[in-house]
Amino acid sequence: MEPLRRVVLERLIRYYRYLGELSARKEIRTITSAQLGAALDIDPTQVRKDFGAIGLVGISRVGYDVCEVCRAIRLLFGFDHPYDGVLVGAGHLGTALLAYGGFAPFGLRIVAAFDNDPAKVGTQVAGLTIHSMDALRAYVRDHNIRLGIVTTPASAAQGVTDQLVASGVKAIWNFSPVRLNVSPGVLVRNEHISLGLAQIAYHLNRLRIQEQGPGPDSPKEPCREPCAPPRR
Amino acid sequence: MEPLRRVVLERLIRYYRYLGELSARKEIRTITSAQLGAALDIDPTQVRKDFGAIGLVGISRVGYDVCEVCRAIRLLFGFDHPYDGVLVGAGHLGTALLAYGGFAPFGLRIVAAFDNDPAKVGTQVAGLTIHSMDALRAYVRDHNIRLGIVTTPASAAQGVTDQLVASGVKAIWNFSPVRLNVSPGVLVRNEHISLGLAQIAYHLNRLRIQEQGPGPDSPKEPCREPCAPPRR
DNA sequence: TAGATTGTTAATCGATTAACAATC
DNA sequence: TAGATTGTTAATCGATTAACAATC
Repeated sequence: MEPLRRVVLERLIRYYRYLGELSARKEIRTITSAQLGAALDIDPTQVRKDFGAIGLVGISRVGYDVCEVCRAIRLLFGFDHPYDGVLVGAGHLGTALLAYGGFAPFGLRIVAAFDNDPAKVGTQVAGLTIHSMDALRAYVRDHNIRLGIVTTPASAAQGVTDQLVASGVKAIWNFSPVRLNVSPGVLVRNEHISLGLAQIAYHLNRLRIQEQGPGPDSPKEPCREPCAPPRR
Repeated sequence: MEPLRRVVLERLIRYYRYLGELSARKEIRTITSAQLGAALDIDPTQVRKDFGAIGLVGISRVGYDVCEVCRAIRLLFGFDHPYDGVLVGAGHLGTALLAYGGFAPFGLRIVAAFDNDPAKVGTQVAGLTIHSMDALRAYVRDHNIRLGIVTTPASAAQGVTDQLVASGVKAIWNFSPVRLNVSPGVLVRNEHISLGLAQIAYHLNRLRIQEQGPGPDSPKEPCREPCAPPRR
């Protein structure tokens, strides 16, 4: 079967989150596409299409069974089938992820962490011992690790990824500012902070120009400065 | 002028990053849409359209002046006009962001951090003193702060956002797992980790089903369990 | 001149929204 | 029955890709 598009998956997760929150607040058995659409600013037709795409059927004049919607989404994403991941790079961001408690409902267990800093190896972070990089490959191979989380500096990211992929992970969650190359069939999900940062800069810059005019930039001068190598 | 679409902005940033890296490695004066497209897996026509949209003109048989491309993108995003932001919530993630050195090339200066934990107030993180929440509103008002970075727990996020917006920020960078309401004209950029997590879960679940079959889920049973309130 | 590349128009593709018959 | 809601087909919209004349 054709995999669902990313936009569809993202809407499904929004439905799931919303219904989870709603269920926590009050008991509800059914919801209509119109109600759900209004709450999430999504066209009701789109809601019905999305639900139809994952095999959900509603009831005329009643709507959809909330419990069945949630079950179908959990089943689709496999949230009830936990899988194991390892994290490489126990810096600030890595530590923040290790300390974050919200992964379990999505099926992810982070079972080990690795770092190349000898001072960190052997210490505990959020209940996990930091292992040496030397141990990474064997660990991934021997523990059926499906996911590698890359929170290293840019310079180390591709090398770490190569080790993870060679040892058998099926997906990479990339928090480093690098475009990673992996063998076909391995999923890379990027969390590049620069895209959000750029969107914000664009918005604020437009406001600034509205307020002050474009400023002293003189676009007619010959271009002297090389491209500054941007960090991300 | 109509603001550029998000997909266009994201491609522009990819061009910018790539040209920055390329310039750092070797001296290049021009690049063709075909070269850039091949490197980033983007259709050359799309590259030309994007460049045309920000006023860049190329030269037949030569391509585009790399320096001018970078200058136009810097100008568009205002990377040469630094702006100030404050961070609220100095937990692991907040600390990771404060310690990250890569914001300056995008124009962002984080100038203050706030937390409601009295044990943290007064301590230093990455060279910044953590302030009390009581000081937030006056600080934002008095220092022309344009951006609020929200790295609080979910429960505090909307309240913090309300304070930030009321005090005059023009954009919110939201790392909390909450959909924030803001007054019109204020940009909210969400970095919801659950979308990435869900995409990975979906991919791994499909692989699992290919390998093992769908497992013991019996979708024909009546739905008993309520929607588990998902965390994000 | 010949040929590579731009800039732009047309065609395609996919996603969203509107319309509406079927259903409970 | 009347009316609200689903499920689906048609229409619209926007984004991507193809085609090609203009240009250097």
